[in-house]
Formats: sequence, C-alpha cells, structure tokens
Amino acid sequence: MRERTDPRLLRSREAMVAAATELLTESGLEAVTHQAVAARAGVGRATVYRHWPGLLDLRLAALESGMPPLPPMPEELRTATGGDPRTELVHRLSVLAERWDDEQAGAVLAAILGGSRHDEGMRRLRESLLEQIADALRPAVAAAVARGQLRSDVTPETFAMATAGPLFFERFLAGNRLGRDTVETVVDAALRAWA
Amino acid sequence: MRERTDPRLLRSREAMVAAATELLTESGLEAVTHQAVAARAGVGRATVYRHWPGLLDLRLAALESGMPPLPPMPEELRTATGGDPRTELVHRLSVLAERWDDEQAGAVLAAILGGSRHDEGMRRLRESLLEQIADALRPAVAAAVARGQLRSDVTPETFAMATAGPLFFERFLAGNRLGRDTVETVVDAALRAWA
DNA sequence: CCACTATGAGTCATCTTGTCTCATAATGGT
DNA sequence: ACCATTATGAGACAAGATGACTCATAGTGG
Repeated sequence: MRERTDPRLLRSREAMVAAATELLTESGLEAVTHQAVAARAGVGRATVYRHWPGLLDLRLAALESGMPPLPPMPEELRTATGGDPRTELVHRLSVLAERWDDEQAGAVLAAILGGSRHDEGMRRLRESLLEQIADALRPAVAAAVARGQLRSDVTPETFAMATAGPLFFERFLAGNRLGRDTVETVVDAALRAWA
Repeated sequence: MRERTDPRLLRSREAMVAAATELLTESGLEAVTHQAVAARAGVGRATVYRHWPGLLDLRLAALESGMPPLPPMPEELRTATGGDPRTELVHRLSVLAERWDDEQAGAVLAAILGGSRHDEGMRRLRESLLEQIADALRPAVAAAVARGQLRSDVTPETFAMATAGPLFFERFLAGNRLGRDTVETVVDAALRAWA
C-alpha cells in the first residue's frame, strides 16, 4: 500500500496549492479553476483533476491553505503580560488584525461568507474560523471575568462579537487597515461595555 | 430620440433583473450569467447581452437591485420615540438587522466584499452601503451626543462600527439570526462603551 | 396606417470543461 | 543495480459555454 510519501505527489500538490492560493488572492475564488491552477503551477491539467476531482474540492483546498490556524500565544509573552487580561486581549486581537490586513484575507473571508450557505465544506471553514477567534480570546476573557473586569456572563463568543465584529467591519466594509490603535480602541470599548 | 418609455424594454429589463436577483440569492454571484438570466427570465440570450454587454455590468445590476436604500425613518415613529436616541438607534438598527436576516443579504454582501478589491463598481456599492448605515444612524447619534449620552467625538461612522460590526459578525460569521433582543444588547453595549 | 426598434431564434467560431488514453520517467522495494 | 509500481504531461475528445453576428417578426409611438 502506498504511503503519502511519494515526493512527486507532494511536489506537485504543493505547487498546485500555492498556485491556487495565489489565484484566490489575486482574483478571487472564481479564478481558481483546474485549468488556471494547472497553468500557473506548471502542471498538467489532468494532474489537478486527479488530486481534486471536483471544483469545490479544489477551491476548499485553496481556502484552507489561506486560513492557517492562528499562532498560539507565545509563553514568554504570556508571562510578560503579567497576567493582565487587557494586554493579552490586545495582543490576541492584534494577531487577528494583522492577518486580516493581509491581502488574501478579504478574498478568503468573502468566499467563506458567500459559500457557506451552499456548501458544507465552506460552512465547516466558517465555523472553524469562529472557533479560532473564540479560542484565541478564551483564556483572557476567563481571566478578565475572574478579576471582575468583565461581567460573569460574558463568553468568549460574546466578546468575539464585540471586538472582532467591529474590526471586521472596519477592515472589510469601511476598507481601512487595522493598526494597533484601532485594536486598543475596540478592546477598551468592549471592556467598558461589558464590565 | 428614444425615451426610456418603451414598454418592451422595461418589461424585459424587469424580468431579467428579477431573474438575476433570484439567481444571486439562490446560488451566488457566480450563477449570474447571461445565459442563466436569459433562461430564467424567458428571454433571448441576445437580449441580455444587449442590455448588459459585459458580465460585470449584469452582475452589478443584480447586486444593486439586491441592496435598495434603507427605508427612511417614518415620521410618526420619530415623534413616537419622544426624541429618545436609544429607541431611535434600536429602531434604525432593527431595520438593518431585518434586512440582513433576509436570505439574499448574505449573497449580496459577500459578493461586494469579495469583489470590491477588483472592481470599481463593487467598490462604489460597498461605499454606498457604508454610507447608508452611517446616514441611518446620523440623527440619533447626533441627538445622543447633544444629550451627553455619547462622547462628543463619536461619529456616526464610529457608532456604525460599534454596532453594525457586531451585528454583521453575529449574522454572517456566527450564522445566527438577528432578533430585536440582539439589536438592543448591541446598542446598549455601544452606548455604555462610548458614553 | 407606417416607420421604428426591441426582441427571439438562430448561426458561427472560439474557448472551457471533464474524461480518457498512452508513453515517459521518477520512485520504492528487492 | 534492477524492476514493478505509479504519478505525471501531453494530447484527443465530446459536450457545453461564450460572445458576436444576422434576420424575420411583432409591439410601439407618431
């Protein structure tokens, strides 16, 4: 039985995923087709069909590679915050904001929002994105609740809505880049609102 | 010179726009093509090309018809609020939330978010959407500032970020319908945060 | 009643899509 | 070093989509 170790398979797969991600970033999900990916990856068209028989499979691969998990909070930074929830919240949301500042984020998010109503795979991606954000905020929200800085009924999901929501709005509806000042403003507003 | 009054022109145009909007709602922007619109509208393929020679023109027409201007605040309701900013804010945002609850809203917004990076027309649509929201909140925000319920540096744009942002997040990222309770929660949080 | 014009049907060349075959060469086990 | 395995690129192919065109017809405005 074949393992997943054939270098040819990995090489071409890597090239195709890279090409698909580029196309997604540059021209949106519509531009991700077997033909376009093959051409850009320098690969036979049939090869793309072999790896992802369906168009949705191919596009899902592009989207997945476009939204890797958020890097975890570095331990040295966590201790450096002195356990201050606000500092940690600002840091976690800055990581998110930085990612959303990236060019490809808009393409990925728009595709997920639009596609999740029709496609199960995209719905999964949307939910995992939501979970990613909530998980990133979970420890700091818990700490803030423990210290009485947030009401005890504030969940990570609620706090995500209160912070990631405005950031999303500012970035993708207003079209503005997200600086650390914006993140701090949003975090402070949420802390005031839910104290 | 021909006026825009030829009934044939208006009839077929109306049928095509309706068909395009349906396709957009049901299957996303990608499904809006000259051929599909012609088939659904019961119209010749050439006719669709005559009205919108380019694919982007056609899709823009579908998007525009999918985001008509928000209805203005009814005068009787405005007086009924007794000039209370919170009540008016809740009302205005409930109108927005109701629209976003609609099935087609997700398709329209996702298309605009994704397309506004590449297409000038979609960028215009995105900006007009933003303006729509800010304008809807403008009088109530001004009133709240005048009464000292909001800091004097809070603009309609800021308040839109603080309220429409979370609503957008809740509706399209978390996938939850927006009830009046959600709107009230969000408005109250924003009023606390920016008092 | 008539000149006008939007329309539907159709044709046509070109491109895209999905499936298939086959020779080739890289690969892993022996 | 050898060989059976297998992923690949090139290409053929039918079916369908695309965009531009022509033309007879019928609804329209004067």
